[in-house]
Amino acid sequence: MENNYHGDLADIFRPGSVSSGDPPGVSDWQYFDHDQEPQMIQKSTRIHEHQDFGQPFTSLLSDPLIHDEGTSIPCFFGTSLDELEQQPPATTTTTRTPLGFDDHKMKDNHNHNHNHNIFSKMLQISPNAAKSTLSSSTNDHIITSSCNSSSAAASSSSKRCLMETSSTTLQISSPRNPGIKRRKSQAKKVVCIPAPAPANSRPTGEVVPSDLWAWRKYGQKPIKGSPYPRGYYRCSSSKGCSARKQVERSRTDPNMLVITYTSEHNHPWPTQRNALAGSTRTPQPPKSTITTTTTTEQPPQKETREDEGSTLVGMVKDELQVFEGSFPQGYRPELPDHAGGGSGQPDDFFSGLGEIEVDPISMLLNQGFLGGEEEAENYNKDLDPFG
DNA sequence: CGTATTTGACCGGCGC
DNA sequence: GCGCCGGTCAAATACG
Repeated sequence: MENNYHGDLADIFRPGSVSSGDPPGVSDWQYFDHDQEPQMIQKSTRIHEHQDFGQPFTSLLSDPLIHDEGTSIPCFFGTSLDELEQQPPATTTTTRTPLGFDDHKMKDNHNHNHNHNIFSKMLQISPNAAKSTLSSSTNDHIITSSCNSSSAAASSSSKRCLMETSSTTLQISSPRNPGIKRRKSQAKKVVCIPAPAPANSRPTGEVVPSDLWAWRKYGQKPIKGSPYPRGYYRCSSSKGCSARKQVERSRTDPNMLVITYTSEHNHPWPTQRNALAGSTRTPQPPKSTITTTTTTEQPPQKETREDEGSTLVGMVKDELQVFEGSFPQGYRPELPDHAGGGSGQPDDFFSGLGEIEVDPISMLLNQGFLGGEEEAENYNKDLDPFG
């Protein structure tokens, strides 16, 4: 297959292909033009030619979840997390173009079918426009945005995800700036996802979303202004891979996880779950009790053991239900036969989820990466935890 | 014993 | 130039 991946931020907005079984209506997604209202394009008009199997993140874009009105996240941005977090929610200034959208807009625009090349709609901001001029510079590609999810997916109330262009800019590699020398100038891909169920939480309350890459934690830092520490992970799937990600809770919405990807994987994404040891290592409670946290920065509302009790089952169920509605047919069979046949054991199954990682990211990746049915089938064989 | 995580120290970018 | 702060390193520790 043609691989048009160039390793630049443009890929963020590249809509990967979606499996043929994609249910209608859930795959519509929005893109934003800095001088237009949020608009919808439908998957059917999107571009399969840009499919990229090497980029899980990219493929996430194709995930129906993005468009599910009940789960208007994850959100994908090219921005720095700081920018993201520091943007006041839903405020509008002359230097920022509000691109907020909500369920109403999604509905209103649902039937709009814009057959544009998504890349042509990417925000391009001159580096000198930092003082807030949006331009269509052809050489300098800077994309900024901000996310605010005023309510989390975990809370089942209305969710919205706002994207805003920002007056502060993040500079992506450009002809004028060959190479990436400055950390803060690195291309970053920011994903907002609902915090996975406590099953994926560490004893400290840290939430560890998994994806198909193997990530090894190499650091954790408290972030000024945020009650939540930021975890630093690097790809351990392949030596020499410079891919990194940062995981932290949104300071504005603890139920949201903000994952910032930096650099790119220089290897194919792993097809063997065994290769994901780093991401699948079962978090073990400390020998002391859970109440002795390693950091005092954890907010009072962080998960406790109680959360892992009956409520956990409920939460996991909720998540799965959300995802179930979005799964293409090709994925569903991966789940035990509790959904279709309703044959018993749902409780057992969901209880068991505490030991396997089923979270939005992996869910997204599971279906989003698989462009072809054959690959999907192979993938299923490899990764099916029940298989 | 190999691998992953934790955590304090260090480095460097960036704002003032 | 200085200090803050984010990001990374690496030794110690934990775990299977």
